[in-house]
Amino acid sequence: MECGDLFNPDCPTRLVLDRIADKWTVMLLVLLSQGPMRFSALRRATGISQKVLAQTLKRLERDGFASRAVFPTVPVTVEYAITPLGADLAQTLEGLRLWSERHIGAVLAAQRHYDARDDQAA
Amino acid sequence: MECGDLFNPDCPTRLVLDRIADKWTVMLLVLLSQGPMRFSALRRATGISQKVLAQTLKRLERDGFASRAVFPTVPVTVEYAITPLGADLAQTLEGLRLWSERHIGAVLAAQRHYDARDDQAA
DNA sequence: AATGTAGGTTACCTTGGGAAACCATCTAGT
DNA sequence: ACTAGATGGTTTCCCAAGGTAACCTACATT
Repeated sequence: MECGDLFNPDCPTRLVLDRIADKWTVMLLVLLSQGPMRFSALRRATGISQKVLAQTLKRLERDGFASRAVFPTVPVTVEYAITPLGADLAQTLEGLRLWSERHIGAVLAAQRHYDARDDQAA
Repeated sequence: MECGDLFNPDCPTRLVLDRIADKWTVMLLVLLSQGPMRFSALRRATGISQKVLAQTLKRLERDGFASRAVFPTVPVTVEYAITPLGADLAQTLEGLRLWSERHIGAVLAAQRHYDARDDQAA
C-alpha cells in the first residue's frame, strides 16, 4: 500500500513526513550532510538530550538516512555519517534551514503585531 | 538577538524551525497554498484532531503564515488563507512533500532491511 | 422538541521529550 | 590500588504536548 498521497491519512507517505518533519531530524541531517560526526559532537552542536539523540539517530539509521560506525578505540568512537538517501533529503532540508535564517525577522514581526492586537482585545 | 545561526541553541532561529518543522504545519501550509479552506475542510483533509487543528491554525496566524476570515453566515463560516509569507514558506515545504512521496519506497525498504538484521541479532 | 451543522473549548488520558543519574570500559594520574 | 575522566549510551522520573470525546453557542430544519 504505497499510495503516494500525502493527504490520505492511511497512506504510508504520512509516516515518512512524520519522521522528517521534526526539528531534531532536520538539524541532525543538515549537520551530518556537512561531514561525519561523533555522538558527543552532535550532542554539543545541537543541545539535544542524550536520550532523544540516541533515539533519533536510531530512527535515522533505520530509515536509511544515516549510517553508524563503531571504532574500537579507547574510549570507543562511534561515528555517524549521512547516506546517499540522507544526503538527498538533507539537500531539501537545507532549503528549510535557509528559509528559517532568512525570514526570522518577518516571523518575529508578525508575532509582535499579533500579540499587540491581542492586548487591545483584552 | 536575531543571530541567524540555526545551530546556536539560544538563537531565535531555532524557534522558527521548531514551528515549521512539524508535520501538521507542513501539511496545513501545503494545503492552504492550493487555495483558502474552511476549518472543517482542513479537518477532513488531514485527519488532525479539532483541538490541535485550532491550536496549529492560531500559531500559523500568529506567525504570519495564514489569515483568518469570519463570514457571518449561518452556521458561521471561517476561512483560512495563506499569506505571502506563508506562500513563500509553502513553496519550500512543497519540496518536502514531493520528497516524501517520491522516496517512500526507499525508506520502507531501508526499514525492512534494518528490522531483518535486528531479528537475526535477537 | 429534537436534530444537524460549523467552529470551536474543555476535561481527561496517554504519549513523548527533557534533566539527571547511572553504567560499562578503558586510560592516566597519584 | 584507587580515583578521576572520557565515550556512548540506558534508565528513571517529571512535565508538556498530542489525541479522544464530550460539551457549547447560534441558528435552521423537520
